[in-house]
Amino acid sequence: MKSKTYHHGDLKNALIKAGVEILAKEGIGKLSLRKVALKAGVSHTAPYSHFSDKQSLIAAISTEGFQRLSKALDSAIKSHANNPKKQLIEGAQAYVKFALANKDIFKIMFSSALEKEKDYPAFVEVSQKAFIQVIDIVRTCQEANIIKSGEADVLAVIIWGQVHGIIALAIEGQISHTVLEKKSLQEIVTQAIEQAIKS
Amino acid sequence: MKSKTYHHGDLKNALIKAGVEILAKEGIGKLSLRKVALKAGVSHTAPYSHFSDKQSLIAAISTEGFQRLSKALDSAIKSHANNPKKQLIEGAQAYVKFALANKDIFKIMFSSALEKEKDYPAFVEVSQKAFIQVIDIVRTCQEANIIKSGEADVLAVIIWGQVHGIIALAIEGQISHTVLEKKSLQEIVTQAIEQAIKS
DNA sequence: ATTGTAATCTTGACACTGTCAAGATTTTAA
DNA sequence: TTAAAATCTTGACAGTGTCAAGATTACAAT
Repeated sequence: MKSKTYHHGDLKNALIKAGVEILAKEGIGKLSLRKVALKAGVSHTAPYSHFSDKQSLIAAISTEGFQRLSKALDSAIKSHANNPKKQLIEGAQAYVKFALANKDIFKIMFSSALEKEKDYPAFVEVSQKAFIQVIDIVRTCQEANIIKSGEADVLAVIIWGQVHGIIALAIEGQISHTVLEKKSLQEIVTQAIEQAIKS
Repeated sequence: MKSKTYHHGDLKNALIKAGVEILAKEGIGKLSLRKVALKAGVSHTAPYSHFSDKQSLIAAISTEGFQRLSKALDSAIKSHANNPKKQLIEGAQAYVKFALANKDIFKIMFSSALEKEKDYPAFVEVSQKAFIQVIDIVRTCQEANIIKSGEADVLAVIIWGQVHGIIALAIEGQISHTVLEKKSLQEIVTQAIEQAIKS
């Protein structure tokens, strides 16, 4: 695979990939620049040629997370064109699925491991894109008279917040066992949306 | 206040307090055991007489956060006895207020800075207590016919998740400026609940 | 093609961190 | 009174993020 040249060739992506792997296998607490570098087969300061600091790498990983999430949302939207309600429900399901399948990436995306002092344009762009997708679904539902009309973005925050909150609580282990024995996360989220819709 | 005895007298609480202060002033990233010890005026390993490791101190800080939150909820509940709807709305407002006034404690309470391998009984107890308070409010609303009946705990997760999710997104800076210019967090949360109620 | 400049990567260093081990001091209980 | 337990200190170690200086390579301008 890798010819042992002095220059790696695609180190930046290799570092992100290594970071994602460490995140999945060992969790946020074990993610270090040095370990990422080691995994990519370079010296411990090589990452500094591509990332200004650890925050910057985290931003890149989060960005990739949002790209994947965005792609999942897009797929849900396109799979159910002309069926706004299904778009909404399946979009939410995609959100749940993504979070459960990528717990630590999901955490890092939202849990402000990223301190927002500096801004990371790519991150901001793709995370806003995800929000815009949600707004669009809501707007479509409004046009189809499935959701009450009004400010679509505020409504989107409310609905998105609901989905996000339930998942976040679940991932952090804050939802009691007894509840999760009755209903799966998927079911709870779906029920939440159904309630929100028929109002 | 402190006589300079060899034994501190109330070091455990002093460490928690110091931790909370650092959290408020410098954020999660700057919270270290050594700094907490320094602030309390003891050596860098003194905390190990009271906390098995850093996680354990974080657990204690989170626990205190839940105690405060729980107290705020309790106050909202008691201030509006015989008015379930107000209990629900004011409870949510208390939740918002607490989160905004203690952003970093709120983050640490939920953002799994606490890795859940070991369990922390005091933490589990008080965090569950908060959830029980929420369930009770929901149950009361059901009895007053303000919320549709059904499994109260599942409904509580849905409502709590909604409130929590909106706040979490806001605190992590994920809610776009344009939305927050139209409506404050308090208003958004209230609107969310009003919608949830009249279904 | 040559060469200078920029990009990439390495070695070495520093301060800071969590944590352990050994020992000092104080409190508590027998 | 004294033995044991609790509390606190000093000293050490490995792991971390990050900087500085220099080595190696790619690349663009001549």
